[in-house]
Amino acid sequence: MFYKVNEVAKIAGISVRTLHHYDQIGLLQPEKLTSAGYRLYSENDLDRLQQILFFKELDLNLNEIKEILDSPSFDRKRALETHQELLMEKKNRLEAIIRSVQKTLNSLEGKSEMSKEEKFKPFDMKKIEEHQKKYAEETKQKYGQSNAYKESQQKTSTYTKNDWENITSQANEIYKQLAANMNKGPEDEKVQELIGQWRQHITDNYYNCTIEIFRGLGDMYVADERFTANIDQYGEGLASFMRDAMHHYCDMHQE
Amino acid sequence: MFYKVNEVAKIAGISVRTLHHYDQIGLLQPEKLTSAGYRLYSENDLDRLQQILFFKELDLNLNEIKEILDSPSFDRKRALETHQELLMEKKNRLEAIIRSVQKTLNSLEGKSEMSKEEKFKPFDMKKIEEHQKKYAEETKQKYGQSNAYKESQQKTSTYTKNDWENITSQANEIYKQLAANMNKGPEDEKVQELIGQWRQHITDNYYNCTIEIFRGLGDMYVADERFTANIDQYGEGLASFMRDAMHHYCDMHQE
DNA sequence: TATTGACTATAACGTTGCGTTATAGTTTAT
DNA sequence: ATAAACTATAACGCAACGTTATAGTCAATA
Repeated sequence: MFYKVNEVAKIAGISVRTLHHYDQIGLLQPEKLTSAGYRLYSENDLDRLQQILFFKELDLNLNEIKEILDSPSFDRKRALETHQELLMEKKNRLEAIIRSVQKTLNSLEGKSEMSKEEKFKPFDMKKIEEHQKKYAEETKQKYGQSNAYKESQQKTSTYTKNDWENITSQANEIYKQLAANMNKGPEDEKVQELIGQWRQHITDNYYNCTIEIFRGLGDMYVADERFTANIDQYGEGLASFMRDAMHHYCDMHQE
Repeated sequence: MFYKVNEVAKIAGISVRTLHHYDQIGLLQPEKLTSAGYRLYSENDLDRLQQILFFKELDLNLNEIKEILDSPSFDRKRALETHQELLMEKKNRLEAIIRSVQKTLNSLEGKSEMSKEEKFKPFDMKKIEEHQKKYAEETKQKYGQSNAYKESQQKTSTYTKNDWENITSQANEIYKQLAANMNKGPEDEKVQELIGQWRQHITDNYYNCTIEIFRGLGDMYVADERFTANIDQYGEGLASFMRDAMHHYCDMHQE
């Protein structure tokens, strides 16, 4: 069974011109032509078109799609699986944006104003990275060419934009909860739990955060104004509160 | 406090060139210029930029964004709420695609093959439109230059891509529910409710669907194979089931 | 059989949203 | 005062089609 351009266009919800274009650039050339030069698409062609549209949904450009589909090593199943994952990430990103809109709406309803930085957070994604990396660099100088630095380099170098949004929003959540619990004092159980999460967050995403490093990190939050300013966005005095809480945490977790 | 291009670019995660471009097309013109002609952006400008980026995330083009933001009737809060809804729909569409990929994966694993139409369903979004428009045209010929046609032209001409996604997914939902309730017979209460929703859907999105037109539409679902084939995708025999249900509905709503 | 209307083809310029030089003036740091 | 870093305008480049324009093809009808 073969289909003419218009039929294919309708089935797939695209324009005839698009099919012409794909033919022209060699992305999707119909299996047969009539004697008059009319394009005739086979089922296989439709399958390929489906793939193309999937990849397009991921914002790959036509050239990239062509390369992928034409690659002899192209494994359809594996591609679709990767695909699936990427789509999930896209969804996560969308959800992050939705939350951001929600926040803006809240702030418009007279609740706390968002800080400039916070407004752009879903679009941002490099700031925390930079801070953490700078700290890692300073760690290096303090402790020599430590593993922490190398690990950080390794870990962060492979992160995608979506990864950063994820990490950022996690960090955000922890900061906010800490800010909300400041009144209970740095040794409060809930606070200590959050501090534990914070250390885990760093370990998961940056480098193996040992007790010593963690203690040093707390100090730095107060000593280095770049950190202080950033952290205090979530609540006045949060940086020094975190330092205290982190110190207590380290005292409790000494071997 | 004012910011220079590079600062703004970094905060918002976009390029300087983009800011130049937005200035050029009048989408975002900085509040002040230095004597040397350097752009100086205010907090208000940053707010506007935030809006722009939000709308961009919805695939609105810069012109549309400009119109929305420049409209004196622009209500920021309402815009954001609409915004929020559109994002949700985009998410739904993504989820549909994810399910579709999942299905393809299943079929690759030897489970039941997907139908041609089913494969492309998530990408569609114009099909129903076309059918409805064609019907509107045929209505014109039957009833003379009826208002229905003109209304349809008017209504549909102003719809955006997102509107269509919206409308399509609504229609989809109704079809699916009808298909799920076919076993109860065309006169069942739930079915009749859905048929009412269907009429409302047409009235809301295409033209004022009177009882007579609605009855004719039911007939057409069976008489015209383009409709039949399309509708029966949702369930074998759905087209004629809908005709029966629509007839009953019209009988009950006769003045 | 001739014609008409719907569909097909190629060709080529138009459009959107910037990226990318190229060229030149400005500010800041040494 | 001289370089380094940043700013400006101008203008061409590019992807992925949309949009005419012009012409051939095919099926149905007069």
